Amino acid sequence: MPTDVFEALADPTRRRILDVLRAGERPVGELVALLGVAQPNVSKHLRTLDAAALVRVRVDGPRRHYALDPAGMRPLDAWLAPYREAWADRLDALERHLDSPDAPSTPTEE
Amino acid sequence: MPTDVFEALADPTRRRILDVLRAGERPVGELVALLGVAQPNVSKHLRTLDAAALVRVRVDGPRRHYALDPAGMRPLDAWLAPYREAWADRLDALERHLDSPDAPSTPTEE
DNA sequence: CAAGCACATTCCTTGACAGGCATATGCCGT
DNA sequence: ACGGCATATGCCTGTCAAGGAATGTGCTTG
Repeated sequence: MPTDVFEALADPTRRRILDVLRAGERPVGELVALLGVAQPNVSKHLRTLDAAALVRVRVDGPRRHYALDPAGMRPLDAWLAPYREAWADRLDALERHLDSPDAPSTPTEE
Repeated sequence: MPTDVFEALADPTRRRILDVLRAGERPVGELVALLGVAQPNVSKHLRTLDAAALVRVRVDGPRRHYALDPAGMRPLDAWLAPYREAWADRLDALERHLDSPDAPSTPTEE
């Protein structure tokens, strides 16, 4: 049952889990402590994230270390790409003809 | 009630609406026809998208033309940015390993 | 002012999901 | 094999969101 990435990211707790995992892999117990969420719930969220291919597991004895699988967000990024162009066009329509193939990392701040 | 962008994008119908709007602004009636969704539901989805600042309205007599507001996706893009870096690094490393005869670590589980 | 069009809002029902809780499963040391 | 730790799973409940149907609101034209 491969869960949709958008659906997986819709939940704030799951996004927090991913944000924590950005710093490196963690066993479930640490996530429970860091997030202040009950262990069964953390496990369930991890299951959803795994179904969306956003995390992967490394079994180490009785512990299970969960790590980020950033590649799982590529569908999201792919969907987002056309819109990113759209807003880039809006913001710098003046330099639309420039050769720069990629957008600057810090676009106009408002 | 400013709706969260992630929550707004979680619904497939709303993503379809946005995809249609990518081609240019549309009155509600056209969206109804193009999507095959009942008019009240389209209006409700548009309300949600508006609450998330993903669309904007141009009132023209009795019609209401909805247009994409791509800037509304910048929070999403900003949240995604760190992960994008992460997967770029990882895929790069993975590609290097793909040509190597031995695999030190096989992250993809079964 | 009445009627009609375009759209929004409300009510209702149904289904999905998160959280809390209890319990099952797997691994380890003794 | 037993007990204990780490994690997963199942059940229950409250909540919330989506879809359908009916109705309300605003603008327009006659």
